[in-house]
Amino acid sequence: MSPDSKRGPRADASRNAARLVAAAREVLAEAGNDAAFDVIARRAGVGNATLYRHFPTRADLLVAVYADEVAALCDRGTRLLEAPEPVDALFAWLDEFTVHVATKRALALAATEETAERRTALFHQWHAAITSTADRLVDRARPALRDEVTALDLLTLASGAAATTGAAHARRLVALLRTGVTTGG
Amino acid sequence: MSPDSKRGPRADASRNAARLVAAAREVLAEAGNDAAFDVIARRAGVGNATLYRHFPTRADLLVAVYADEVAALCDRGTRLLEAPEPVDALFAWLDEFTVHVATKRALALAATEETAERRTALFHQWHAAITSTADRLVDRARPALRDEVTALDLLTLASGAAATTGAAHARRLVALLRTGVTTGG
DNA sequence: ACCTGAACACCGTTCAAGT
DNA sequence: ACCTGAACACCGTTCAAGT
Repeated sequence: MSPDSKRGPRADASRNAARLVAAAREVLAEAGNDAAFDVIARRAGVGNATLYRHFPTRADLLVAVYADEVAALCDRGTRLLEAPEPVDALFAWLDEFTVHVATKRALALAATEETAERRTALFHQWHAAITSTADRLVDRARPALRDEVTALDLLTLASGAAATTGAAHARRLVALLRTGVTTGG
Repeated sequence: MSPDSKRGPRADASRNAARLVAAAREVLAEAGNDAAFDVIARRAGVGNATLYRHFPTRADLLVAVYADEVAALCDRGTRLLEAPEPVDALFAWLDEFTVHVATKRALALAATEETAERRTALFHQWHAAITSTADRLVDRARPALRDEVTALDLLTLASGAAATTGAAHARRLVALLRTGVTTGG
């Protein structure tokens, strides 16, 4: 075993990663979600190749930029597991999810664009957090849901609508889904 | 009035347009929906700027390439207006629409990407053909549909799912929508 | 082990010059 | 009126050289 093999990243490396994320957040807000990598790297004060190594794909960078927001969304889901009405809780969360996706349209599309091989650890982490939150909410609401409906179905319909149309219309569609997937009782 | 003002396009112009569409169809099939414009122009034997003038935006070119297929889809919708069961007819058409969108993912996304100003006559024609077909099918099925559901809602949910996930999953979701949006009777 | 920035390749877009 | 193809600009990606 070489002496360094179990150490974390070098100090400058992790500092650069943090700078890149901060710079990306700024630039994306200013110039839109398809801002050039060069601009972000320059803003962070690092070489462009450094950006590319830390975040090999655009989706990775977006995941990193929105990590806090995603964590908050998943926390909110966990708290909603304690809410009195399971179906209310599920759709309240789906509504928030829809708004989230609508403003991160680029990330949602990047997610479906990425060919399977190119998917990254960072990317998987993000995906797993969202799906596990949805799964738990759906499990709890299960008695009031139609049998065939899965958590993945709801996520796909909501994010598809959110990525395709505006936030307002997407939210309306999610509300419309609710009466569609719940059972009569 | 100048002598030419009411004539059609020059012979070489319309011949070039036809060649470009044919070349685009080939190249897109070979190299995927994001094939380079230069390649298509070279295949057609025309200058790249000629391609760009005939089809200012990528969506325009895709609309032209798939024009026949879209026409067939709308014809099918019109014929389904004669089918005995209005709801069956509507969802049979939505299913075909879903398959169509799933294989033309690039076009669906281009449609939502295009900023309003850049939308072209050709693009509008395409959009209008689809929505008017859906409208007529929904009108006929209206008595069996929940009041709040519009044709646009169904198109958005179906195309959102189709563009986001695979064709198979999207079709499942459309089938799932059916029991959601129809009334008990 | 990580960083740098220049170099490369690719592609959309425009434009002056042709017919 | 329409076409041509070269020129321009931009940007993702890679790589040899540094520390």
